[in-house]
Amino acid sequence: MTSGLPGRLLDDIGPAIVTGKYPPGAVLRTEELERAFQVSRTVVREALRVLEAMRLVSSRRRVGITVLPRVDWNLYDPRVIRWRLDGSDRADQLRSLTELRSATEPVAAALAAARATPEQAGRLTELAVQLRSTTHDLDAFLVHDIAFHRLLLAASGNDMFCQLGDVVDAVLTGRTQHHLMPPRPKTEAVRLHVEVAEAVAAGDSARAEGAMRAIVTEVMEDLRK
Amino acid sequence: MTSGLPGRLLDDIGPAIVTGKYPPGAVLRTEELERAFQVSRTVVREALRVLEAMRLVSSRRRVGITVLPRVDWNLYDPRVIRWRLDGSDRADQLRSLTELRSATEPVAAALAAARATPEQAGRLTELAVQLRSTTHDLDAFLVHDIAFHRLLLAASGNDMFCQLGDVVDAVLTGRTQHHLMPPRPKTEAVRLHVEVAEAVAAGDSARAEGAMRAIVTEVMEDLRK
DNA sequence: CTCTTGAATAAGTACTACCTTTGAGCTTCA
DNA sequence: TGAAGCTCAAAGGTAGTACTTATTCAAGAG
Repeated sequence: MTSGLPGRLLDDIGPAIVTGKYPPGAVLRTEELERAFQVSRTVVREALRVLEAMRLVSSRRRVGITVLPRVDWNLYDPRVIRWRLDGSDRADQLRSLTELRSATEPVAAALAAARATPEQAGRLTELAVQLRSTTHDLDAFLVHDIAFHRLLLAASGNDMFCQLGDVVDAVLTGRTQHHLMPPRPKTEAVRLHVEVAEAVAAGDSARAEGAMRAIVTEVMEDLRK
Repeated sequence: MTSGLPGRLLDDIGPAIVTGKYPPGAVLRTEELERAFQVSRTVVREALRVLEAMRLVSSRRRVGITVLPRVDWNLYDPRVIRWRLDGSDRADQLRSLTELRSATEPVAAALAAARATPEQAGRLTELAVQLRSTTHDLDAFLVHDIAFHRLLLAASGNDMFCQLGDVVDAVLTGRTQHHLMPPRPKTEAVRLHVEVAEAVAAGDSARAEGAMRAIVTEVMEDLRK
């Protein structure tokens, strides 16, 4: 995937840390990594600097590179999210992210109702309609579902919400891949998406928030099983 | 603050990008930076790799280092948050973060009611009481307020919420520093904090969520003025 | 026997010089 | 005109060297 050497190193070490192969407190040394991966010091250090930026490790003189405990990690870094989802605590991670979704999306919907441009509102309605017409094809459904939620977050006019689009993408993709979805999307869920779109178009914050809250509580209940 | 040279470079370039001094599309070249900051290439490249990890820039051969548009930035990186708050769009950023809080904290409170350990619940109550007894001293109040919200997020048992403690910290600190707080905390707000703590201790998710929602809607309204 | 001092040393930090690779843009030629 | 190929600037990567600091541990003082 990543082209450069530091990137490749990162893709080796990062997941190893996140999955606990290098547990917190473990110490790496640049020289070891140089030999282990047959790369020069420059490459090792550049990779390390990135891991440090993600707060996965901390580098100290005379000690080495120490793996930090999980509480320090930048859990919102897209790569960390990906690595955790690919790793062993996938289920746990999916739960965390779903809870995050369930908190943010209703509020984002309310804001979108107040701030969405007519174009955004129109496109949102289109996507909701497409959702309804692709309940038979899970893959196509997923694409539209992701587009719908991404657009909604963008329409909220809040940078921070907008960025969570990747999280939603990961969650939706993840739960379809691991068959945590019902084989056919529930008609009630689809109806609620349409309602969200309508409410946003009508500028009705309360209704948009309510409908979205209904969607995410349903998702949360599905997950509990 | 930061000790190493790459770190210092970062603290120069990062804020410059975030505040728009280097606008999206602008091109930096390693050699220029070397000369401008009187450091070696190694240092420049390490700093650049970190900026790249934050998705503030993208480095391409034969082109140089291009500043990316804001939509690409990792807005959840603590440093990016700090730089934006120190920069020109402080007010805008504070609004975004407050909206994020208003979305997450009520849900975190509900989860905390279900998952908090007795110790956490006890400590939460303590902090609420301390809040009540320090309404006369804004600084002391701030310290307890931050501790209260951080603990609540931690007690939610969700990594992603827990990490937002820094955001809450930044928001609360920011609004006191910029005098967006009433000179004396409202007694109603304090009462609600106590109610949240009680509800968490009692395991009453709905009440905890409701009380927290009341707190954040109040905050949002204060901000609108 | 404890506490301070200071030397040894290990590991990250930083600089330099040199080579390789890639891709944007120009040139050439069918 | 447009596709193939050339050029060269800028990033990518390697190797070697020197520096800086924490840690560690032992010697000496109180």
